[in-house]
Amino acid sequence: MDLKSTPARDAILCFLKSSKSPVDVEQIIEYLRSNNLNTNKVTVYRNIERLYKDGEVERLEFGEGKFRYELKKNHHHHLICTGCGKIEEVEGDFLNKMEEEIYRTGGFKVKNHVLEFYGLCRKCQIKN
Amino acid sequence: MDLKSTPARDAILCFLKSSKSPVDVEQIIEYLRSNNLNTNKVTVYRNIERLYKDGEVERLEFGEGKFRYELKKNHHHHLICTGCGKIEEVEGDFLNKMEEEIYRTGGFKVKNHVLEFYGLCRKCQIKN
DNA sequence: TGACAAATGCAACTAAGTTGCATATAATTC
DNA sequence: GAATTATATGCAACTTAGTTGCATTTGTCA
Repeated sequence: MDLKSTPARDAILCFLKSSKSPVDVEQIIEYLRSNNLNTNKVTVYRNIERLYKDGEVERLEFGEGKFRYELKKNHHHHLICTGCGKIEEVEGDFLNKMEEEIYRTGGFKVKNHVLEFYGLCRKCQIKN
Repeated sequence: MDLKSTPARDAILCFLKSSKSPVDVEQIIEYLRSNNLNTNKVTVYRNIERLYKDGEVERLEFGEGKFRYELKKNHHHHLICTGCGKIEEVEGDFLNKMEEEIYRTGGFKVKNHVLEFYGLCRKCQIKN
């Protein structure tokens, strides 16, 4: 027997699908509450952990001292606006060359990487 | 009156100088204890926070659910071995082009980025 | 419909980091 | 070298993020 379909798990996946930027556990709980699913935080932690380990969601850090999650999809990076906190996505992988060189020069075999950009979105540039 | 030179702060800086990879608060406290500086964790948190805000140290995350710190120096990235946990440094900034393109195509002005590589160091590749 | 693994809820816990407040200590000035 | 004062420290208590143990419930499958 494998992954079961339960109201909590379904709702979490549904929320992740509808979210435009990575969400934290608190946001998931809020979503469940607002949909009248009285869920315990432990359930959320266990579900998200399971989804993460099964490779269905991505676990991210943005210097907040907590994790954020998003559905796994095409490889991409994030643009985090330090003005308004908005998180956008950017595609593109410029790092193949760099990873090849790392292997060539030092023998370290890169399996994956974390690359996030911090700066100001267009709106926040205008504000200042 | 600005930053004071105190035994705790001096020792923390000394430890950071001698560390070859980013350290966490626990390691700093251990270091202080082993040097007979009976220090409170609050002191360590406040000192490291101050050093971080003053731009003297870098605050890093490696998916551990806590922060690590290192003295600020030349811009570089890290190679984190998921086998043994060893953290090496790599220099080089391949991202200028990418950041220019991000600005050109979407107007997002990148101020800084986080780029870390996860994989296997030479030794751990052999082990498996 | 019974069986059983998987999921949940609760309470209690850990780990990382923070806050308030009283005390101590560098550094500056006289 | 003592007085001053901003800065730093220590303690206790707290918060926030995440975990664990255990008893109960719920999907799923045969």
